[in-house]
Amino acid sequence: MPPYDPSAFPPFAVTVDLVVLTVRRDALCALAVQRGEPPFQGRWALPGGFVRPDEDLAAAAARELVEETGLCAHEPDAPAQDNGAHLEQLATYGDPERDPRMRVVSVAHLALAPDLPARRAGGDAHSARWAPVEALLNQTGFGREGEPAAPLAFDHAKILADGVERARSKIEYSSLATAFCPPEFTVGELRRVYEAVWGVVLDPRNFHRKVTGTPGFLVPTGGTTTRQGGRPAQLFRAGGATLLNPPMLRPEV
Amino acid sequence: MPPYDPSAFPPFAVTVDLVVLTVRRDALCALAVQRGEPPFQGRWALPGGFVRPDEDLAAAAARELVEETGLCAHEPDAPAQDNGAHLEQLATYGDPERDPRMRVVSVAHLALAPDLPARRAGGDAHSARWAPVEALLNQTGFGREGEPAAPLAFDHAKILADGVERARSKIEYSSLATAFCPPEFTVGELRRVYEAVWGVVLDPRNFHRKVTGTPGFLVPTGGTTTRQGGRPAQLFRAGGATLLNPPMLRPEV
DNA sequence: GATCATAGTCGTCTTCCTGACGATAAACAT
DNA sequence: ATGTTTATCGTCAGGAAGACGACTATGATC
Repeated sequence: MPPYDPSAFPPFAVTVDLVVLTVRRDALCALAVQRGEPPFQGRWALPGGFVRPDEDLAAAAARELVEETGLCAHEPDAPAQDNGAHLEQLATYGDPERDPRMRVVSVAHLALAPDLPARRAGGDAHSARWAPVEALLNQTGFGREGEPAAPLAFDHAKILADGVERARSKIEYSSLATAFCPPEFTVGELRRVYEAVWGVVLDPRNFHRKVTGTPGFLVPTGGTTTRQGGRPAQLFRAGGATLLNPPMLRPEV
Repeated sequence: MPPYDPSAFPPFAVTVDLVVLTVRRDALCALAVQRGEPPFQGRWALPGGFVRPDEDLAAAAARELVEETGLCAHEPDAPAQDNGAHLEQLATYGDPERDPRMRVVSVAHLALAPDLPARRAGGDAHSARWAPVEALLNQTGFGREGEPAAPLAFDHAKILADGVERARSKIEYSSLATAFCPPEFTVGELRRVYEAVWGVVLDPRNFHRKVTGTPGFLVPTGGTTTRQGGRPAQLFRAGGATLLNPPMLRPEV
């Protein structure tokens, strides 16, 4: 272990990058911003920024999240009961070549948020937008106007893929899928979250039996809603349970 | 996003710290080193060191692992078939106060290794040693000579606890427990790994049925051994499967 | 107003997995 | 020979999940 000497270690920049996921129109979407300067000028990237001198990593991620979305963050252990988003550390990316300007180590964070009725309440309104993760990850095969036409900047495609995979696996064994839902939601809305994140179709009857039979997962509020059409559905809030045992099972292939 | 300017971002040091776990004498043990200089001089800590200017984070972790143990590392997706250890990124710790000297962001990695017949083959033979994680995490209640008598330096107790928890949960749904075993091992040896890591007692018959019935988990080598006493047991190697589905179930409480 | 489409909710049945535990097998120790 | 230890096979009951039938309560359409 080298002795302590401020000039003995190489200079690193430390940033946080955010994978902010939501479910919009039955598709898993991520927040992307358009870069205004080189490198990768004009390309889409994940939101992020430098960690400040006296700022914890989680605080930096929460600050960036507020700046980009107006959402305030939960810590990972707290159930997403109010309007805030779930925020957790994802992984750290430090390839020496990942930023052509200098050595940048980025601590990526994963945020899960409900689809915001009011978009980007605060912050500098630069060109941030939601895009389906399919479009962001497959630079081919998306023809809709305004969609990103090139791969994400830096190694952000890898970061996004890791974040999506984390979300996909974490909703299996935790109640985290409720972070994608508004404070009150129906079983069907929760099921559509699972279907969008996993990209599968689930049996409504078995899903209903499973989530209502798992203690602490859902708490009925007493109200009902018919916003999805059809027969009115019970409204629920997220219960106190964070770990689901036994877990939700993701269908094969 | 601030413009690029080398003087515009605060100086960070970036290190890697290692949680190296093994199973020795039916106990989960971690590698600890004794600090030779302040701060925390004389206290035990996790092995680690600075990331070099042109070194990837995983490469830095692998280098530290070789220096401390002589083990070479696998990437996370490769099954631990030869003598190398499993190595994966754990989490990043960047509290501004975590190192009193300066701002240090540490990317912790988790390594799982078989109990080494030959200890610390290479590297600087400073005072590195295995200690049961119970002793390292509970600064009270361990009276054996040579055991650490004070909490780990810095935030290393938190890092170690996170690493242990990662290992405990990951052997549930992956074949990672084989990383604690030598290249050839018996079902009973694998069971004792689970028992040591989880701190539980498992039914040998149900365990045997489970692991031999999971396709791709274990591959019989044809040999047998009697090194555990009793009836000779079949020898196995780790199979190609990395994810166990359905997972091993950790007994309640 | 009757009918239809849509979505939600309750049950049933079969299959698979697990935990509990009896029984047998093959080595070594005395 | 007998006991001890560890390994391995088998049986049985209970729980969870997939497949799917049936019924309910809305709004939309004719």
